[in-house]
Amino acid sequence: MEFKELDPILHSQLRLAIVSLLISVREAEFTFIREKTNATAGNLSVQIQKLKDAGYISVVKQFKDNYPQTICKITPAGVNAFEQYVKNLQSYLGIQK
Amino acid sequence: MEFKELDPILHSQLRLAIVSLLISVREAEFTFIREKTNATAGNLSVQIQKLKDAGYISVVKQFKDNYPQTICKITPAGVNAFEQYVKNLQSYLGIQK
DNA sequence: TATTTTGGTTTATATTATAAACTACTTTAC
DNA sequence: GTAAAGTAGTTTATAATATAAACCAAAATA
Repeated sequence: MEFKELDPILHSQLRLAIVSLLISVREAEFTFIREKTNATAGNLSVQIQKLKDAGYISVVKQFKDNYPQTICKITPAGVNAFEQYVKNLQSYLGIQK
Repeated sequence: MEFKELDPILHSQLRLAIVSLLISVREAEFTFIREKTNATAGNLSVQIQKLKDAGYISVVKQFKDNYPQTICKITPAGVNAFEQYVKNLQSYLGIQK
């Protein structure tokens, strides 16, 4: 079996964690993602923007209890990309066919 | 489950492919790895050096049929690192516990 | 009202990946 | 034998990525 290409958007520890998390919860706040991933706010901000630019997540900014709130959701494209990534990753992990 | 750290040495498409390949064959020439991974020679040279510096592979340079030949083998540390990487990766792939 | 906290973004820097250029030969064709 | 093309890489320069530090704006708290 040949080594499959790994989507560079997803082949990043933090972005993969974000997408993985959003697939399991469908929707999450910036601060929640920050806690779960232990990322710095700056890094998280940048990576969320990249995932949004790629169309893998949607981002809604609003106010809640007087504070700004950023909510992220996975998109269908994001789900597809993740599934494909996981599938392609198999070619590296010893699950040879 | 929390997201585990992913060894940055292995979390690189090309280096992961090299290590994955060396685990399945135990020993390989530079040119063979190049063919299997479709990497450029320059990139491969750099990444092999990094894996060697990390102690994950051993590299022997010799001559064969008048030509220089670079042979790579996985080390026990490399096998361990790969196994740990695969294990940690599970935390991102939806195999929640 | 000064200080700290919340919830981020922007910018600068360090790290990493990749490609292009180069080295040092060997082989083959003239 | 010498010019051209091929083999097997390394080095260097550049582009992309990740990370940290600094910053912003408003809210809460002392």
